[in-house]
Amino acid sequence: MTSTGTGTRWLTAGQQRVWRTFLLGSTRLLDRLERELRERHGLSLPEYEILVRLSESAGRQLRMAELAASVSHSRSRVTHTVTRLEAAGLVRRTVCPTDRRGVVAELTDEGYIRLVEAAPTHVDGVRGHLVDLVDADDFEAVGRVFAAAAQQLDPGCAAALPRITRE
Amino acid sequence: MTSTGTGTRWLTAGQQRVWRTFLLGSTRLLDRLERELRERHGLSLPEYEILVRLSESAGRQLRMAELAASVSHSRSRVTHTVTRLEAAGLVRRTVCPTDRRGVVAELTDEGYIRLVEAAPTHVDGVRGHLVDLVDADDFEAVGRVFAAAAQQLDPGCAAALPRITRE
DNA sequence: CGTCAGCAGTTGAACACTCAACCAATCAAG
DNA sequence: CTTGATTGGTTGAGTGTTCAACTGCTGACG
Repeated sequence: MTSTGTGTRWLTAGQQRVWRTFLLGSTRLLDRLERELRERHGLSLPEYEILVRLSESAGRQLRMAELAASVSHSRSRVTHTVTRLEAAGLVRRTVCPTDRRGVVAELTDEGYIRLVEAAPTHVDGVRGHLVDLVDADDFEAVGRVFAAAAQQLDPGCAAALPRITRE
Repeated sequence: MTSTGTGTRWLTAGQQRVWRTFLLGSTRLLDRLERELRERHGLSLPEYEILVRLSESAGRQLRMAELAASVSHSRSRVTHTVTRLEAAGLVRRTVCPTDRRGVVAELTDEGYIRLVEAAPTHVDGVRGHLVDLVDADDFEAVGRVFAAAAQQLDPGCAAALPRITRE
């Protein structure tokens, strides 16, 4: 696709190169991280992310909706993911005491252990395949760029966004 | 996950923030681009990408393996995607004349038309949800970062990588 | 309080992706 | 030539994701 008579503002050659490089690189990266987690710990990346959020919450538990918002997945998707994790004994469901519609997902001890085992694999991957490869300032720029996108797209509200301010 | 006694080099708080912002932002972004393409043109993002590669190739055709490499998807995945596109009449398969094992996928006229229709939607999305939101230098940095990752991860070879050289 | 709109979460069917097994053509070696 | 290893691509089963329909609870308003 290059310029035609229509009103569309196409990407410049440079922008297009960046965009495609991003698509390619992130595809490969996510693919690899997923593969490493799955082979060594039997977890998918989304599953891992869920466990992380739970582990960081007070009481290691979170309402389904908050969980969904924090990873920006659909509720339905989180339901399915949690169902799998529950079947694996890594998470437990409870009815929310303050709202009987609600469900809170809680990390089990076994889930916590699995997470602790898996974390080094994941972190090593993120470092080895990304962070340690690049200039620190460039990496910071990535943060600013995707913060902007995340915020502009925010499905519902910007709540879940880790604040990126220059302190 | 924060520092423990083990040898793992954890991410700094800042690095972690960037990494999570990237995950969140790219999830939302890809999600949105996919949704826009699908609603308005009945195409998924991977399907769209395939059509783009074909449209840019000599004769609007490409061997399956090259197609797979160019988008960094598994061969199997490309087989399935092309099967769908073929069923939709957007792509046609032919046996490769020079290697009877080979299959070349060719963009049909209808496929080309659909692509031309869809392209503005996609480009507007990439601009509106990303490029136009951010500092040009930051965006360039994104290119460098993911080029590094893509190259380090390259499944097979770096061939498909759009060259990012400062001219 | 009773009704009703809207929210929390689940369900199941349709669809996409992965993985390993597979077939067929090629190529290199004897 | 024949054999065997390799490459190009497909297949189908298993798994994950999406989408729309659905249940049950809550909370606002009359």
